[in-house]
Amino acid sequence: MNENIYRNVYCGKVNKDYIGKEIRLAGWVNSIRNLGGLLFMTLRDETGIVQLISEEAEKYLNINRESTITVTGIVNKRTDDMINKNMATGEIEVKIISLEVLGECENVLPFEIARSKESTEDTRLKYRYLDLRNPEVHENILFRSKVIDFIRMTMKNMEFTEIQTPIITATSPEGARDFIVPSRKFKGKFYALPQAPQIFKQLLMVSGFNKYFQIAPCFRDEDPRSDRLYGEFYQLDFEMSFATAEDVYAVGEKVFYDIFTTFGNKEVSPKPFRRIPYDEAMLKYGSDKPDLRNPLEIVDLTEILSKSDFEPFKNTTIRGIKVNNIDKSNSWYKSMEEYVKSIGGILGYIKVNEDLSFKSTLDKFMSDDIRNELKEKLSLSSGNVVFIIADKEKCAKLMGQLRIKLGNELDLIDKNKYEFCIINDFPFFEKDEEDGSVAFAHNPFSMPQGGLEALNSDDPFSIKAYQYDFVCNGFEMASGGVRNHSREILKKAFELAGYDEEVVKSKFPSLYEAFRFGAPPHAGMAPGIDRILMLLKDEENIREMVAFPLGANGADTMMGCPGEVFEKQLRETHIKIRD
RNA sequence: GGUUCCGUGGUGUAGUGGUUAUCACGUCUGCCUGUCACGCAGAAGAUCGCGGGUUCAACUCCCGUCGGAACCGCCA
Repeated sequence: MNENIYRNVYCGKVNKDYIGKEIRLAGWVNSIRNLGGLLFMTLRDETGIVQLISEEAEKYLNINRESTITVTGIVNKRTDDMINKNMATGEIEVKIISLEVLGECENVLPFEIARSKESTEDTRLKYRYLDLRNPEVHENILFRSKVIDFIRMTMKNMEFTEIQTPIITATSPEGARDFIVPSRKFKGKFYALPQAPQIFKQLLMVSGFNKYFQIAPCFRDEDPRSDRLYGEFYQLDFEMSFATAEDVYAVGEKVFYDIFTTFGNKEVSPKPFRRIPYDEAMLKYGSDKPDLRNPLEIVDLTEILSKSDFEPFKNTTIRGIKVNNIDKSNSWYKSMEEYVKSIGGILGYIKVNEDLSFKSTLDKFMSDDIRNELKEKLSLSSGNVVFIIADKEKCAKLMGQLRIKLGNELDLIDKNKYEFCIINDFPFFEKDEEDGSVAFAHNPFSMPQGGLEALNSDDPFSIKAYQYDFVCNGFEMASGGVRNHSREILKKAFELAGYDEEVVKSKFPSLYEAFRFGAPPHAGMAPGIDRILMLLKDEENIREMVAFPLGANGADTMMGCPGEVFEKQLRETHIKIRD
């Protein structure tokens, strides 16, 4: 370090080499132990903690914990019986020659620094700068910096060019709710913060940049979750020209594999990651972001069980999960029924007896044929339990939630693994929930598989998109696709979704224009950086990985935001607040 | 927008109708020269989120309200 008037060595770096030397330290007073005439103090900076000692305790009675000080002192070796093995600097201590308080700390802190994580998030975020003094909390932000350095290096080694795209830009008609910014110069018009640099990166491909990436802030005004930040978050956004989905997979696999093997402390699933088509994922896991650490798989039983006499099994979708052996009480089964009820389904189950007969309220509706077909389909053996849900509309999703619940309840998840997979072949269109019309399932910019020809086919809902997600342990880690770079196909796709050419022109003027002038085929994706960090650190709340996150309610009590603005600002931006 | 859970000294908590509202950490005072989660003795600090109701009596039960959190919706 460069020495200055405050310090010439960091607290955590004082070691035996300094014994006998006079040094200068600066930091926060971590603790004070006054034994009467003898006083111990520990001093903390980002590198660690070192113990100070003085035999003139009376000189330092007015110093409070968490004040900043600079200290000159002599490094003394501790005698063997005084060594603190729990401390990196435990073999030495610094005898104070002089001490100056630089920034006084008022007494009674909002919470104890070392135990800030026990406080409510509300209070922690209001005093986030104190929370961040907690070495445990602090470490996450240092870690974030290191991972982002590593990501940059990895991308640059693969010949990606880092390019910044605008933060003040246009609203996007599809997708999440925008944050909008009123224009002063153009009355009644608005900028918006980008939900993602999607259009810009595609335009960069048209510009001839071969491989682009960016650690990109993205802004979305959608309600948060514990794994989803409100307001702003960061993506490793990248795009490649003249590229296929496999080219993107290879980059994604390298990035994820290298990050998680370098910074994670768990076994990472080997490359190449498993590819699972969307339809298969929805059937087997009831989710497009399956947790593959969970060994349970969903099996479709519609064909077999619809033959039973049970009225609710008629004309519906029926699926089951087989579990090997469960040692649970009746009240546990009851609680599982309650759980399924709470998510909007009805749970049935079959216990397989030793003689392979069934113990189930459903048994009386079954013929021997049905029983045998079930035994064969599920390879049933003594002690198995089959959980069954029938639901015409949302069987897959309900089973997916049940699969997760069972995995947790029965402790089937191997917590020491990162299980990656790639979900691909997402449907291009889906039925609009309200009117059943054709709507884009994911991203109107992705290329339909089969191109123009497929779009001309009879059943738009059968068309798959070159659209894929990277998934790890049940979290969506990245989303991407091969983009549509053809005006004709774009026009046709929007036409099927009920928009004519004028709409495309007005909604996406830049791309629509740009694609007239020779666009390269291109593909890319965008891993979520905050979520990567959250998994690496095993944090349950993604806000732990951000220095100054907005709270879960979208407000920042530390900054007083959102807040009111001056009347002048409203006037200049032509805004009138409605009652 | 919906569902569920939670609001008690600075912080974290105990408290299922009658308590001097519990305990720990922190704060303050005194004692203490080898502590390192220092120790010992003492003290201060709480309109139990807010409003209403039930009751002889409410931190406790009911209604409302405000605030917080998780989940669902939403997140192309």
